[in-house]
Amino acid sequence: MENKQKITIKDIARMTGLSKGTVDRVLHNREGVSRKSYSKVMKVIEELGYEPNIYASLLAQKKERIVLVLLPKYEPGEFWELTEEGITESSESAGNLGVKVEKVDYDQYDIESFRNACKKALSLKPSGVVLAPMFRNETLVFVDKLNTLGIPFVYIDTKLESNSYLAYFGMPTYQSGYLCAHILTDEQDPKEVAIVRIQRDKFGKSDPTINRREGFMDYIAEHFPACTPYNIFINPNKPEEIDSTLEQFFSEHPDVRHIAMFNSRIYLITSFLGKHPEKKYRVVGFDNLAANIKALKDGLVTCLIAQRPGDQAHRAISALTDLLVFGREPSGRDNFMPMDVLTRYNAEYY
Amino acid sequence: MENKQKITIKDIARMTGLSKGTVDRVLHNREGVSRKSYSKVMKVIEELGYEPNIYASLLAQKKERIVLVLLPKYEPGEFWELTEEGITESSESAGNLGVKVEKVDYDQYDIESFRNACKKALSLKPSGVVLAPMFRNETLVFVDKLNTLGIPFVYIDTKLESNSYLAYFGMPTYQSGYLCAHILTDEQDPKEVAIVRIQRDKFGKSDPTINRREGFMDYIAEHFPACTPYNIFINPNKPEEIDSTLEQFFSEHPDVRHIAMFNSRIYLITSFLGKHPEKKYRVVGFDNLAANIKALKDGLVTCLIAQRPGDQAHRAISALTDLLVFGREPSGRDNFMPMDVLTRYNAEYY
DNA sequence: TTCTTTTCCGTGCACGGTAACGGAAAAAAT
DNA sequence: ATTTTTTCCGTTACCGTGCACGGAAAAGAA
Repeated sequence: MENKQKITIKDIARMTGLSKGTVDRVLHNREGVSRKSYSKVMKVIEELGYEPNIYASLLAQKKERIVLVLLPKYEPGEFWELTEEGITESSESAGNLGVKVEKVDYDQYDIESFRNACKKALSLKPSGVVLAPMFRNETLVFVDKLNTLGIPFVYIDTKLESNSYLAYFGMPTYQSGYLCAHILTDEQDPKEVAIVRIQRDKFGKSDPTINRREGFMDYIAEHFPACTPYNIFINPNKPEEIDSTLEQFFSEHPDVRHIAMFNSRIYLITSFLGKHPEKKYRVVGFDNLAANIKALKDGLVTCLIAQRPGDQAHRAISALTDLLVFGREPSGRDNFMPMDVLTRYNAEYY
Repeated sequence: MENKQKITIKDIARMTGLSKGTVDRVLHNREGVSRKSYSKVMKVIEELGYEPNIYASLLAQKKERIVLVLLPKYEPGEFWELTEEGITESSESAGNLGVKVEKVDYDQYDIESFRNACKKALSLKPSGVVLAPMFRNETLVFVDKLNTLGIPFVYIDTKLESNSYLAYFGMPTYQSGYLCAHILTDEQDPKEVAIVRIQRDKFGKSDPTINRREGFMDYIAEHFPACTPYNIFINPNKPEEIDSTLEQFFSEHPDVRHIAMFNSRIYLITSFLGKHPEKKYRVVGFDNLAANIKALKDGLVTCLIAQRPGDQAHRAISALTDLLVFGREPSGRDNFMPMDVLTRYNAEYY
């Protein structure tokens, strides 16, 4: 199984009677090699199972490659901060392999800023790109350009159905909604459930919460056809209004005991929840933001479904460096990461 | 933040007026350097923030180090298979760093075989050891020997309270039992719960199920003081008896609806569960063995608490290679891995 | 002072691979 | 047959570190 001694270029040179220069040319498919020499070298390589020593290679090349990450700007404590943490972590290991990770951010509510970010990204001449697609059409334009430039890219969080991406790392969004409903109802039989939504979920944006809602609704329809789902809209920019909106809804619907929210901001309703401990609401939200974890531990939120954004970023970058440095294609294109179920008793270990 | 150009030994040599040989001696704390030269070099190193190029270093050293993993033998589908998968995976990345991973296994029910495994392990002259302690006393003897030899070691799965281990990667066992009870009862109010146990949980073995049981009992006592826990003992070697044992217990206790099991073998009771779908037992077990996952998907088991044995192994090996190759101490000694909550709707993504 | 020992340090090759340079051999053009 | 062009390939100088060898300088012994 194991070759006792790793075989080197010099060995191959000796065995074929050629020089290391020629062997190197064969290995890199460079021109200037006769058919005969080419096949002589290939034969030995296949028989002996040559594997290059990448460290020697890296050392000799001293080439710097750039992996470009295109991410939305965020406020501290927001979802994308978790992604960024993963990026920072993997920059180090990528750096060890001679790959530099550069970040370019944009305002996720401003198309123009996204366009600029794309332009800036291209100007850095990256060897690979990681991106979370927010604006559907603009993203398609951008990845098209990447394609013509031959730059591989990886989606995280959400993917578009263009067929040219190297890989995708994210949560199975429909399934996550389905799971959410399962956990929310815990196989009991609710007559009504409340879904809290953020107002501006609009325009041509690529948005995982849409699929989540679908999965959720399907579960409810399949298991509790008699159950009525209500939508409540809140405005994150006006926190003072949130409580009153919720108060009003729940005083009009006093029997609703189940609450779900499909974005990462379940923490927005904890103020309201804290005022009504006697109602024992069953509440399920998404993502392990610090504020959400706190709500979980305080017993205000029953459960969180989390998706390891850090891992997603990490694996996306790994996939690219693997390709760029080792020439290894990722083993699977669509990689769905686990959906972690967090309760107050296991949250601190995530 | 970033040094534009990485500084090299040659640079330091030039700047201090010394030769790279001397700089090298300083870097490795080798003898034969005068005070004056030593401090000159150190000064530059600290100011310029020199970081060695490990790949050049690895290339030059060409030294092979061995990380030895000591694991119980297992049948296909058992818990330790998951650990081994993680080991196989990380052998590759460790191999890239010039570290070879060797496995030595033993029969976890035979002390003598463990002793032999230890002997064999030492004979391989490892630079580091990973082990899951099963036999308490024998393990203490072994790690003592490792200590006197200056060989660092890492515990996985369980740890002993000796103070000399480099790191530990595992599940917080007590907490996992607590969580198990929480999920099993889902904050309702059971009058009775059944705990299924394996008979031979005996002799001086280090066993995570003991702590789990404790955590479980504490949760029950704290939340449902009126609840009665029953213990049922089954014998895994006589599968034909299991069903009848369970039948008998549950016919004597027809109101028991909650079942927990603290080892990885919840699949042993699926045959029984499958015969009584009308009872709608709530069943919580541990570990994502293939057989357990199947039971989950079949709706026989409500929930599994899983502990990523592969990750544990992976991180244990990483910790050792980091130390051996880069000289980096692990950031924390006791590393508790997340407890994953698996239901039928998220299990397939683990 | 002279000789020996110890301390300190520079030199140079090795590790495996890369890639530019230039020359020999083969093919094409004259 | 000679010249020009093209194809092919060997040589060589690195990349950043490690380490053995041997020599110079300093310290100690005579």
